[in-house]
Amino acid sequence: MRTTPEPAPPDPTANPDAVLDVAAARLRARGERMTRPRRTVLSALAAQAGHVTAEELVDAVAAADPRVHRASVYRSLETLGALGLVQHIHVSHGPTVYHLVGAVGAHPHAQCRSCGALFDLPAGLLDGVARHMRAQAGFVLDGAHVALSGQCAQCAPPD
Amino acid sequence: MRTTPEPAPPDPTANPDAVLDVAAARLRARGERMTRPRRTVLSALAAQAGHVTAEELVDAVAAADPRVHRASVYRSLETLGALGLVQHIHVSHGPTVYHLVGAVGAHPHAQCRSCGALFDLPAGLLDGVARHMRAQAGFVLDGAHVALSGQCAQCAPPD
DNA sequence: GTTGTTGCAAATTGTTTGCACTGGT
DNA sequence: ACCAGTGCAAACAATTTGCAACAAC
Repeated sequence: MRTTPEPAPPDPTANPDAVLDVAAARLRARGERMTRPRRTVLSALAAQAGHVTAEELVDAVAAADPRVHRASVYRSLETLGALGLVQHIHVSHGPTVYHLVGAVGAHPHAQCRSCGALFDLPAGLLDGVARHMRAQAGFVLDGAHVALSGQCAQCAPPD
Repeated sequence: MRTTPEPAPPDPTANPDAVLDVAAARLRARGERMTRPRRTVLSALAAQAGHVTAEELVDAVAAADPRVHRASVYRSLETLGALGLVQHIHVSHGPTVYHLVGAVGAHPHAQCRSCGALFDLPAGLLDGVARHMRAQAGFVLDGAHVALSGQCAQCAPPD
């Protein structure tokens, strides 16, 4: 994913401060506000660089600022998701995981049902399937929203 | 999957009674028992022919036999899943849905994030992806365990 | 008569909501 | 000052668990 058409979204993950600036701008553009919970959640996400559950985030945020309530973390994640800054993935069992949408952009994931490990998959992996579904049924696939399930190399029984 | 070593799995969905027989046999083969809850759950699943949530099943089962407790429905579903008679699919939001593994066999699903409708997908749809993942990362994909997410033809914005 | 299973109630886990108050802009 | 957004507590939804009583085999 190198060809982004927008006015150089300054890779939010590169610099923690950049994320905040971008977020503030997008929020204000919608008449919404940059608040302490939202700031803290973004910082926590930037710090953890990876896939984090809401509850892990609640803890991280509480450590950074005890005044921020758990409900606000959930609400912030929703708002930031609507802004396109944060993405969430549903994994088979376990809770939803969140991550910043950075330079990498959206991509599919796979989770091992045995050890629970979450893997990043190449961005285009489901393109063929998506094309097929659209052509056959008019269904527009969002390959980044659920984690595929299976068993990783370590856990899979030797063939 | 045509080469099952077992004695001709008699298409469990064809005849409601057949499911019970198959289940009883498999259970006893493992030293487990055919009990009222398990029988009732299987009948309810056979009756509903389609995708059912655990809670819908709890209701259906309660209607058929009020003595069967909600917890037993969950436990039965787990047991029957281990026997390979019942399968469950995780959908993005909403609860897990269950269905009998019948003549159709396992196949992937897709859920519309707008209207919530669940679609059956052709069984081989993810074969290419599965092959790729196995070759590249040794990951063994189970394409039937999670519902892909996106928007159906009715809900997708006109291109 | 074993012992795998159940029914029950209560605990857990993950997330959402109503509402009075606070704090960005 | 206005109103989006928060903190709080409480509700909620889906599922799980400990344990004594029960019922398949």
